[in-house]
Amino acid sequence: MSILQRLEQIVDARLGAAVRRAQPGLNGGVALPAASFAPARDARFGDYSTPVAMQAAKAARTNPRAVGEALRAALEEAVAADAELAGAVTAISLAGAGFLNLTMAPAYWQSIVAQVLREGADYARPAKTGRKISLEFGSANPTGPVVVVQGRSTAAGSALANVLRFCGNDVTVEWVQNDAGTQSETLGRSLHARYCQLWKPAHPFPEDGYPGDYLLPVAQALLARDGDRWLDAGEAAWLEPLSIFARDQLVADQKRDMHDFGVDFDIWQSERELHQQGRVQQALEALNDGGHCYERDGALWFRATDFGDDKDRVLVRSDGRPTYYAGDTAYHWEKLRRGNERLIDIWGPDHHGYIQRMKAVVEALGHKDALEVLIAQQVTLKRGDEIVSSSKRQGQVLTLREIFEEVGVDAARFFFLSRALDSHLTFDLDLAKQQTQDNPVYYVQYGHARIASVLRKAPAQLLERARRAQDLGLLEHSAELALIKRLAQLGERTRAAAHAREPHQLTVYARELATDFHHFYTECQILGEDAALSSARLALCLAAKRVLATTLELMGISAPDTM
RNA sequence: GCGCCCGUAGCUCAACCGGACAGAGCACGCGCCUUCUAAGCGCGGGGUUGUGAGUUCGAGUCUCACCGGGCGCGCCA
Repeated sequence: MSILQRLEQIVDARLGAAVRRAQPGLNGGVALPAASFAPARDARFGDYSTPVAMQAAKAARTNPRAVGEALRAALEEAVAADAELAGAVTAISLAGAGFLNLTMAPAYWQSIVAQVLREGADYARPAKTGRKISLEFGSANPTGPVVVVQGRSTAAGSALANVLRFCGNDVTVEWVQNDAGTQSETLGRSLHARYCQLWKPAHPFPEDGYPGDYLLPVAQALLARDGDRWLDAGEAAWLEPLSIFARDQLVADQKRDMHDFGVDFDIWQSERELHQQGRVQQALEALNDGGHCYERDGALWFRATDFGDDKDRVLVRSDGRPTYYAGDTAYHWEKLRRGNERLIDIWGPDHHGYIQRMKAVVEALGHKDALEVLIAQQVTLKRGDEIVSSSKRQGQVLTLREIFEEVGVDAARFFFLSRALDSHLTFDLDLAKQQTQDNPVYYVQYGHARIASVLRKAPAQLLERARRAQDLGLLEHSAELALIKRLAQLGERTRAAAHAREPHQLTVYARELATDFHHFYTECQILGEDAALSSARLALCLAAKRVLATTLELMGISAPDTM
C-alpha cells in the first residue's frame, strides 16, 4: 500500500472521533465521506489536500474548522508515531474553510522515482478487479468505408478501453455490423447496379442507392468470382447473396482501416447472425415472459413507458419483420449474458433519441443502470480557414483512411482525442500536419525523443548507476521536484479518466507531463561534471520516459526515440 | 411543442465527488542556442464562467426560469 493510501486510511479511521469532538451532542450515525488526497491546487497549501473535514461537517451539520482541527491533531499524532510516515510528511496543516493539507518531504518524492524504475510499465497500475465491461463503438452500416466521425469515436473508444484495462477491468471491445434490414438490401441493390454497369454503363442506378466509387472494386470482385451469373437473374435470386458479398468485402475493408488506425476489436458482431441464430427470438421471449410486451395493430410492442421512456416501442412490425430495435435488444442481452456488468456504447449525435429506449430494455431484462451511452458529437473538418464538406449524399465523403494517411495516425488520434466527446470538434487538417510547435502531438512526443537522445549520449556506466537509483537524494531542484510530482499523478489521472469515461483527460495530462519535462530539461543540465548528480537526473529521465510512454500507449500513440 | 447535449479570455478548450485567487494552448508583445534535439524554455497583458434567481460555510459545477447554438422525437437505421 502506498504512503498516500496509508494516510487516507488513518484519516478515515479517525474521522468519526473528530466529528464527535466537534459536535459532542451528536447521536445516531452519520454517513462519513472517504478521504482522498488530491494534489493541492496551489503549492502554498502544500502537496496534497482533502476537503473531507468539510464534507463530514456538512453531513453532521457542524463546524468544518472544528472537525478539521481535531482531524489534523489526530493525523499529526499518528504520523509522528510511525517512522515511515514521519519521514515522508513534513507538515500537516488546516487552511481555508477546513482543508486538510499535507506537505511531503523531498525523500518522499525521490522514492517515487525509484518506484517508477522498479515497477516500469506497471507503475500506478492498480490490482485487477476482474470486472467485465463491454465497450461498443465505431459500429456502422457496412455500406462504405470508415468515415470521420468513426475516427473520433474509435480513437476515444480505444483509449477509453485502454485506460479501463489499465485500471484493472476486463474489457471487451466490440463493433456491430448493421447488416440486416433495409440498408443491407439497399447495399445489395447498389452493388447489383454497379455490377450490371460493368456490361452496360447506362444501366440505371437506384435512386436511394449508395453512390461513391467504393462499390466499383466490389463489383469487379463479384465479376471475378461469379462471372455473369447475376446479370439476368431476378432480384429474389441475387438480393441476399449480393448483400452478403458486399458486406463481407466492406467489413474486411473496415477491419483493415481500423487496424491501420491502431484499433483492433475483439468482436465484430453481425446483426444478421443474431437473427439467424435465434437470439432475437430468445430476447423477445425473455421480454415477453417478463410481461413487458403486448400486441397492438398486429405489431409486437415493448412497454418502454414502464421504464421511463416517452412512448412504447415496436419490436416486431405488423408484417412480421423485427425492427432494428429488436436486433439491438438481442445484442445487448447477449453482452449481458456474456457476464458483462457494465455496457458502454459510444454513438453518434443522431442517436440521442435512442438512448432512453435502450436503457429501458436493459432494465426490463433485469440489469437496471448497466448501460451507459456516450454521445460523440459531430466533427467539422477544416483546412486552414476552409471547411471541408462531409456530406454523405454527394458520395464524396473524406474517409478516415484519407485523413490518417494525410496527417499520420499519431496526429489524427491525438486530435480526435483532444476534446471531450460531448463537445463539438473542429479538426484542422493543416494544423495536424504541421510539424511545428503549434502541434501538441509533437510537443509530447518530442519530450520522449529528447529523453531517448540524452540516454543515448550517456556513458553506459553512468546509465547503469542511474538504474540502481542510488543517488536520488540529490534531486531537490524545483524543476526536478515539479516533474516528479507530475509523474506521481499518473495513478489518479488515469483513474479519473476511466471513472468519468473521459479519455481526452489523457491528452491534458500528457501535455502537462511534457511541459514539466521540457522545463526540467532547460533548467537542469543532465550530463555534467558531477557523476552522482548526473546519475540522479538520468534516473529521473528514465522514470519520465516510462510515464510518458505509458500515457502515449494508453492514447494509442507511438512514443518515438528519435524525431 | 417535448426531451437530451453545449454556452468559460479575441479564438480553441481545461477545471478531480460542490472546494482555496477559474487554468492551458493559439494569437499578440519582449527575451533565450560556442554545452545533453530551439519540434524547446522564460516573462507580459488579457474574465461579471450566456442572463436572472435559489440551495450551501463555499457554485463554472447542483435546482428553477429565460436567452442562444446543436441533435432527437417513425411499424427508419
